[in-house]
Amino acid sequence: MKNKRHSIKDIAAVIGVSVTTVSFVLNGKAEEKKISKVVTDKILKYVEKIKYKPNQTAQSLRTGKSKIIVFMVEDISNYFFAKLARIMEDIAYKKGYKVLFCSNENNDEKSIDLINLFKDRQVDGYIIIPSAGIKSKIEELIEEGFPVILFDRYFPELDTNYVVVNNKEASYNATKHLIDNNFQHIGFVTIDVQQTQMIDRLNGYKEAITEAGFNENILKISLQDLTNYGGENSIQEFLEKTPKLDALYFATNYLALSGLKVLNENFPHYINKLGIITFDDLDFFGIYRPTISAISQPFSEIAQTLMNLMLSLLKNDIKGSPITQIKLKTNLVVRSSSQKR
Amino acid sequence: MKNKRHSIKDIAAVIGVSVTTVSFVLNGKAEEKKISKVVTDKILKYVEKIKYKPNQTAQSLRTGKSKIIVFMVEDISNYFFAKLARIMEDIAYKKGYKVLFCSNENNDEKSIDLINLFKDRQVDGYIIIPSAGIKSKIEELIEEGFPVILFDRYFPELDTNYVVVNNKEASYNATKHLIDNNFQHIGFVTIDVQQTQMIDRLNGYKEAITEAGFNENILKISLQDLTNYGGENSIQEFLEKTPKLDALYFATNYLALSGLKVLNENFPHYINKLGIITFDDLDFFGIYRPTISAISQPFSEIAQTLMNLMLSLLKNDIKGSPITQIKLKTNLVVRSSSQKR
DNA sequence: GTGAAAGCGCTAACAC
DNA sequence: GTGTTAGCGCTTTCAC
Repeated sequence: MKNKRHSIKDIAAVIGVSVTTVSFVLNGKAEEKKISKVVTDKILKYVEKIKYKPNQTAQSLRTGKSKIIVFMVEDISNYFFAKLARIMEDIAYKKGYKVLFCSNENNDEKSIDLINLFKDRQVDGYIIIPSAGIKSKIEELIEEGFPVILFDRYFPELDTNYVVVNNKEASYNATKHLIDNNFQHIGFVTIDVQQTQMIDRLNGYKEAITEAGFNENILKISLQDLTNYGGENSIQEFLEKTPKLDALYFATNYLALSGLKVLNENFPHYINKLGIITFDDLDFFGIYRPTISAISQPFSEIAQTLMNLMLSLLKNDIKGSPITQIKLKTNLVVRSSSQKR
Repeated sequence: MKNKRHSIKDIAAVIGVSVTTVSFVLNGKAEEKKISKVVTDKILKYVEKIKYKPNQTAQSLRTGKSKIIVFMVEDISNYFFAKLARIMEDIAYKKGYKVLFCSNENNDEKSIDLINLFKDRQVDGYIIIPSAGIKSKIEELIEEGFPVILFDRYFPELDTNYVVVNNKEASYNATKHLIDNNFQHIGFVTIDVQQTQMIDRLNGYKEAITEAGFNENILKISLQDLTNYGGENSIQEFLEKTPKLDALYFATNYLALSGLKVLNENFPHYINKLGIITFDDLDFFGIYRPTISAISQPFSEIAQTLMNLMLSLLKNDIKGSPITQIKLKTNLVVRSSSQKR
């Protein structure tokens, strides 16, 4: 069973030609290099018969291309990222690329370590959710000529490829939706970070609130608190200190989950009165009672956009490619938690 | 900025020794090869200074080892698998390995395609959730000397390394738990497949039911129905046709989600009367009302066991390694849905 | 104690 | 039209 792998040399020997000829034929350069049809066919037929597969490692060493794309997110076990990963994987494999997934925990040091690691691995391209402090590392990658695409968030001062969603507009619309449904004291629960997507969500909220002439009620949960208690204690406190709230808008789905937990445990009477809406949809929100309204990010579209952009960067010479910055539309899924009371 | 990468040759030239010496030192063979302390130190210091990292591709080509481990699951966007992936990733990176995740959709053809692909990539080891028909492919891998670990399920007739949980025992205990809480007409909702883990879960249920002298009420959802409607229509029908049911036991968490959805939409009065329990815990189940009892698989332990086993297979010569078959304990998380009424 | 050199499998410039 | 050969960066045998 342990039939040794075929090499291009073996093939050449069997057919009675040189490795060059075989290589040319295999790389589709038969025409260009004017290899005779007879030889070409003979080689192709034999290759087919023995199911020859080139040794990728050797190809990589020789060409400097690894056919590997890195997909670096905060945490691959997060539903949103796992879902994207699944779709990107499929597209990549179809084009002969593999995707190496990794989690940076939104940590600069870990991000940089990982990127360094991948450079040794000759990774062809990078799709990255950048942590706050790796701007210069990203710049370095770009300067070195690697295809890089940021997503979910980006560095406004850095002219890079990125794919994001319309955070501000979506956030404005969600807030407006609550206002239109007669909610007046809308609390916004977010985390205390300077990431573009979170800033945009905050600004969308503020804009709608200001426009309506209402007051802002904002809870910014510290990262430390988020890590230790999932922010539950902060939310609890916020609810206690702001009893007039008649609606809550969560800036991410995990904040909404923490919020629901707190409401369940300590304010059970509140949960059906309060208007609730959240960024990032989950299947779960359609099953919960009340069903929870959410701003849904278009998984499939994001994944496809990222991958297609990466593949095109990889194909065309990177230096010639224009910077591409894409903002995709989210979708407001209205369920019962945000209905007029 | 584009400072070309250092090669072992450059180092040799700078230090004024041969590449052999450098290679020996870098591979920790200085002592063994009796390289002088002076030279060794000089090399190590320089290497440190320029932050030299060996070219992994070249190493792979030369040694035939890629430092890549494949982790093949049904669907990486599934919470359980994504969670495992996250933990395994960390362990692997610490040991200098990368993990290539991929989804086989529980499809034989896709599994085989992927395995073939990885063989060209010189992957070092395989951790696989096998789809039903790839027994011979797994055998082939093993015969060819690759470290292979199956998990979640296995082929009883095949003597391989595997890591699973105590499905039958856990299922028995969960059913017994319902019985002890005075539920008598317990429906078991599963899918119609011949996978060991599902068979064990079914048998655990059957054993507890028989022991109690009760009647079995089993719904086996066809794969087709699962794909098209998430099994919701089957569950609906099952509930309508078996009105005497006072409890439902779901064999997986996604079945439980479908079940909850059906209950919510069409039997809202039922949901607080019915005893509910499910295999595979989700955060969600702790937030739902009622909170849902579940059999929780030990993520962290599974991931660590898998990875440590793989690393030890990779270290020791595989032929010398004994077959390791591990059955881990699950944990019954009792919440309100299974309380005595 | 250290170095020369072969070779992993492939690509492609150059030679004929 | 096809072959010879250098070389990608590394490991390791053998020679001195």
